[in-house]
Amino acid sequence: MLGAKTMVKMIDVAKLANVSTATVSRVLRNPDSVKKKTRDKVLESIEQLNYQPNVLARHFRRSKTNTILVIVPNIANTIFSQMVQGIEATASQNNYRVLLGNSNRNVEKEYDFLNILRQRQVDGMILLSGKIDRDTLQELLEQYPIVLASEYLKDVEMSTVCINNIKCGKEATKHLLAQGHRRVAHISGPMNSMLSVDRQGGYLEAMNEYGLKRDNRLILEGDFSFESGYERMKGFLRLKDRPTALFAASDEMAMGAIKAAKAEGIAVPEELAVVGFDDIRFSSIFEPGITTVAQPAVEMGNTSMELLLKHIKDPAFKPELIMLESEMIIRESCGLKVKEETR
Amino acid sequence: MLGAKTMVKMIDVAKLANVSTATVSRVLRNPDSVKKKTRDKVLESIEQLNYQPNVLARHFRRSKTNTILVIVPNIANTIFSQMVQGIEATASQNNYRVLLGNSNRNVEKEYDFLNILRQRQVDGMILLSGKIDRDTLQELLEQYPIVLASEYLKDVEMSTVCINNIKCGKEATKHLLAQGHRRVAHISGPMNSMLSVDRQGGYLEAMNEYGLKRDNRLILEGDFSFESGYERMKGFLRLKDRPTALFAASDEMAMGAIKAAKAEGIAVPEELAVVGFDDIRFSSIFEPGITTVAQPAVEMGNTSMELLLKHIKDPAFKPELIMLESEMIIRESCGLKVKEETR
DNA sequence: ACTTTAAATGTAAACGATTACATACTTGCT
DNA sequence: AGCAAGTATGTAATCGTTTACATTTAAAGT
Repeated sequence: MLGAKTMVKMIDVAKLANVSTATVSRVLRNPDSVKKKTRDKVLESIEQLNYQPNVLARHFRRSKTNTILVIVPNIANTIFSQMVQGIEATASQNNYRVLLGNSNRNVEKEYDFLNILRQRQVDGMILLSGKIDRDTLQELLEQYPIVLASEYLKDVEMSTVCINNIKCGKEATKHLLAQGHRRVAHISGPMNSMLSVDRQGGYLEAMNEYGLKRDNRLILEGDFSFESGYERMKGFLRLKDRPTALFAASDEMAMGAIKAAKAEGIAVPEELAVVGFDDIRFSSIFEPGITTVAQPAVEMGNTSMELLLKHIKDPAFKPELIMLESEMIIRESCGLKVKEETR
Repeated sequence: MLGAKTMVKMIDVAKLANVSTATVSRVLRNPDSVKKKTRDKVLESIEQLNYQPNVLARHFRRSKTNTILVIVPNIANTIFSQMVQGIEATASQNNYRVLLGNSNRNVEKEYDFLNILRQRQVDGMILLSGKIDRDTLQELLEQYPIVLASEYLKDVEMSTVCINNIKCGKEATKHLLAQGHRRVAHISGPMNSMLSVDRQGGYLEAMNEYGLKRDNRLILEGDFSFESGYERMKGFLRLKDRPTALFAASDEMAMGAIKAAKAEGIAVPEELAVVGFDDIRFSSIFEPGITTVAQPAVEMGNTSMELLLKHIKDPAFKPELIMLESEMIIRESCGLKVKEETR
């Protein structure tokens, strides 16, 4: 790698084409405002000199970077990486770039990333985590375009893209109840997240509709991970009157739970019916296939980026709540017979 | 979101602290060059005015962004998202940001992303894909800090972080041969990637050591996906003299192959022993657990970022090839008895 | 006390594009 | 031809830091 050969600047192009820098700039940013003949002359000079505009100068002058920040709890987690994929795709299409802020579920790191926004290094932000406190968020919302995706926050008026977690949790649970199960357990996500609260809320509503009161022995808190599913399930299996069905707030936890059950010789779905959440890539590969609530992760990413663009283009754009449709996918783990699936 | 309240600039801080902008700048970038008393005065003014430096002006002036670009074939793929996680972690530690370029295995998009580098919007680039042509790469290498990770290229002298794919492919295959298998099949990755060529090369070397000549009916090309593993295995199963063992160049393909075998009533590992590659998160969860060559994905990310930083800091830094150690993980799919694993 | 040397701070010129405003050039109309 | 209205181009200020160089202040040495 050699040092950079001295950069060709706009003025060089202008000189070669016998025009002013203003005209060159216009050819680049607003071609129609320049006469075809001049434009061609300029384009040719650009070509000839292999001119690359200095993006940093441009960003500085326009105080705009065509870049957005995504704060994600864990990029190595399928559901998040799919959302990021969706965000990146839509961003790219609209000539935007994505700066990645991976917090590893560390709130401090999330707060650090916010400075990228404050220093205007990006034009906006998509939050895939709901951990930032209300006041900070409120302050930022007044100044910068921000969209919350997947998560949901009470008492904060901001654009949000999510699914109806209450409804989904309810549907998942009712699916088990409808098959005659009455001792239905629930492994929730971390309760400091609204998303987990809502899924649990849905579970409780469903139980209630079937005349079943909340039984805290049947509810344990996990952290969405396989490991936590495994451990919590072991807890349930120690109960003398153990559950016959389980609604886990993530597919990873569902898989962990199933593994734990199997390890104790308990057959799934025959002795334990399980419904998960997310429909990650491996839910269909796992055996038994996980019956689950499919989150439209990529679409969620697309939609939140589109929404963010609206905020960026129009600072007066009013916050919107977009609820995407999700769908229950019936596989083997819940005990309902379905045709063999291979992919 | 309101319009930005007029920004506090360095000159405002300078005035309040009764110094020049130069001093303020020094306090920010090189605190030791300023007398403690002055420094404190400036810091207090910064605090008081809630001054945020204009990063865009800074980037422009210094032609440096403290941002790097990662071009990744598919961020939703576990192995890549883990590498990106490693890259991001090391970048963050060193006060660098990560711009994400997800190509979705589309070469055109990869070429597009290169312009981000050419326009100096980033200080360097990590390539997680080996599809860019030799000449383009050579031209870029002369001007910008670039590191290739996971992939490997012949005839291009550039810093690279990878594992020894030949050795690993050989080891995986020998593991099967050592158990007495002679009809060992191989599903390779796409052959336009050196990585796949090498893994296949290792397979061939191993076969050769056992006196087995290349048999093209036992070698099929996949694309690393579950689906391709499934389809290729179906191909092998149609052979009248079908293989008793398989080395798949990715765990996803191994899983696909196992599913295909199971679908035909063939027991794994009893009737078909399988070894995969990567050790993605689900390889231990899948049943049977996948015996595999573990790629140190996160570490690979860390290391490539460290290497890139060396290039950024010293443009004369000579390209280095770093080969990381990988490890075979024995689980059930290869037929060797091992103690139960649950996680 | 008076140089000499070093440390701390200030002055002002960059960095390279964008764009408001001024000017020059066309075109169409009478 | 002469003028108005519109179109195309040019001029030059501007964005907010950084930093080479100049100047001032402090410390050290005789």
